[in-house]
Amino acid sequence: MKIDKESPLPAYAQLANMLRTAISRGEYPPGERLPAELTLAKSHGVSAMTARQAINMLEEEGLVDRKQGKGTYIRKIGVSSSSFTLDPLTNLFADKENLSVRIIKTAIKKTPGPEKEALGLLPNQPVVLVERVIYHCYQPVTLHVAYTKFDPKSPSVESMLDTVVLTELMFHEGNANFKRGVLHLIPAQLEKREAALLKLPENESVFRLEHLYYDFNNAAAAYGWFLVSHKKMTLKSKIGIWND
Amino acid sequence: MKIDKESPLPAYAQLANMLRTAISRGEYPPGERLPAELTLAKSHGVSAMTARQAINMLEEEGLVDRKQGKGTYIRKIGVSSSSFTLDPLTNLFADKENLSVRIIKTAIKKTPGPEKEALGLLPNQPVVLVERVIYHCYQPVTLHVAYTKFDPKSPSVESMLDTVVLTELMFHEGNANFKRGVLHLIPAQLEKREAALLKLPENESVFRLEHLYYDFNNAAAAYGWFLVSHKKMTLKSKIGIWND
DNA sequence: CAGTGGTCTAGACCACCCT
DNA sequence: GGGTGGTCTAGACCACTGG
Repeated sequence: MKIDKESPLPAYAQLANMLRTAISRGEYPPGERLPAELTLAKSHGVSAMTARQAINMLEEEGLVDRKQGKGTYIRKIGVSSSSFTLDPLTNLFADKENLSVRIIKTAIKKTPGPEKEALGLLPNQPVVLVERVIYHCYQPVTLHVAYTKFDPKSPSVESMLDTVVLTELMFHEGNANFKRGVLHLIPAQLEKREAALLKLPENESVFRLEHLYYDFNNAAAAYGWFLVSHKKMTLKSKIGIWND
Repeated sequence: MKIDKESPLPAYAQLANMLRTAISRGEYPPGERLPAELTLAKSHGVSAMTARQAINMLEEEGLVDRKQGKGTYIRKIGVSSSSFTLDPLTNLFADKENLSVRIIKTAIKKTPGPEKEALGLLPNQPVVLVERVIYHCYQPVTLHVAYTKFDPKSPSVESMLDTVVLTELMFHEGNANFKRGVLHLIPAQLEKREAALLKLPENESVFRLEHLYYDFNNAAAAYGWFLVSHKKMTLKSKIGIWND
């Protein structure tokens, strides 16, 4: 197995593949050390930086651990080093052709509630509330409840709802933008009303994805959550070697 | 703001910080293009590779998007590009001082069940079942149910339970090792018995973390799940710029 | 075509670890 | 001290994008 410098596949990727295969075959068992970067570079006829880049790939894949001054070690796998992405939801939102939205409720809410605290408001300050169901291929996918500050400078409530809360959060368009945000993933059960909107059984276990976004003034600007069935949003994480 | 070559902080990290701050101030708004790598390198007195490495950091943080031949663009944030890690659980398992385990049940199960399919067995082939509660500081954290093949070559059921299922999956020790695995995160509700074991209310919403691990022969070797309260395993994801 | 990111080299020096 | 990973340079050429 040699590195083909004519190949469209970069040298570092080829080397990474070779190492991955070797690990997968058990030639470098978990816990063992990989040859030094310089050794690998020389034995495969590439420069040190290139060998390093190959190992970078393996490191990003979670396959190896670097220890300065010691070496690069093959990681043992376990219930860790795994991460779950929201790609299923993202992909769904990206398929705009088959998306539709139904507004369930809009309101200016002046009574106290947990959203006031999240947005850094006093209990009696008004917030804009919008609830909507998002459909994909005419099937309900998620119920989105969102709160934003009621800002008199905004042209209208409607534009705020559309521009800030929906478009920005979900489709990466528009002018206003958020600087940062934090998401929480929580298991939950559907209440009767929610279940009806999503056409799911009452008490169904779902994900509740809470979001809190901040604007460029570092002020909390959008708080709310998505309720999604785990059947519409499978959270899967592969660890170890899968590319044989 | 200049790069201090005497600083213990690497030049690429300093440059990344400067760019991050500039983005955070709105000097490069979302959707806009960052200066070219060569431009940045020259204007900050570093080599192209170093500037590139700085931008690599921002890319890994999900702050920018590279487009070959076009440029590097500041990303707009939304309900995507975020990932949830199991660090809370991992950290807990790493604190061995305060951990204890109580075996609830062990058995050789010969009746059909979903675990047979997961492990690639016939409905009447025997599997080893072990259920245990893991405690941290004497508080129950998770109920772990795991199935493995009943392998007559193994020295004993007990060693298998201890070596393969528990130690390997959770604490990264021992000799046997898995090559790869897949995890599923699912919302669930506690049944009466489970709730009692975890000292939680019945019907509490929890995470069900399913695992299926494969050995180096590519055979499914360990199937099961952890039930964990979301209070013990907060899944949080920060997106955008947080390091001001 | 010029501008941009992507890959690659052949060195160099440093920080860390172990014996 | 010798081996290891971590950073850095000053070039080079390629692949892709857009006018």
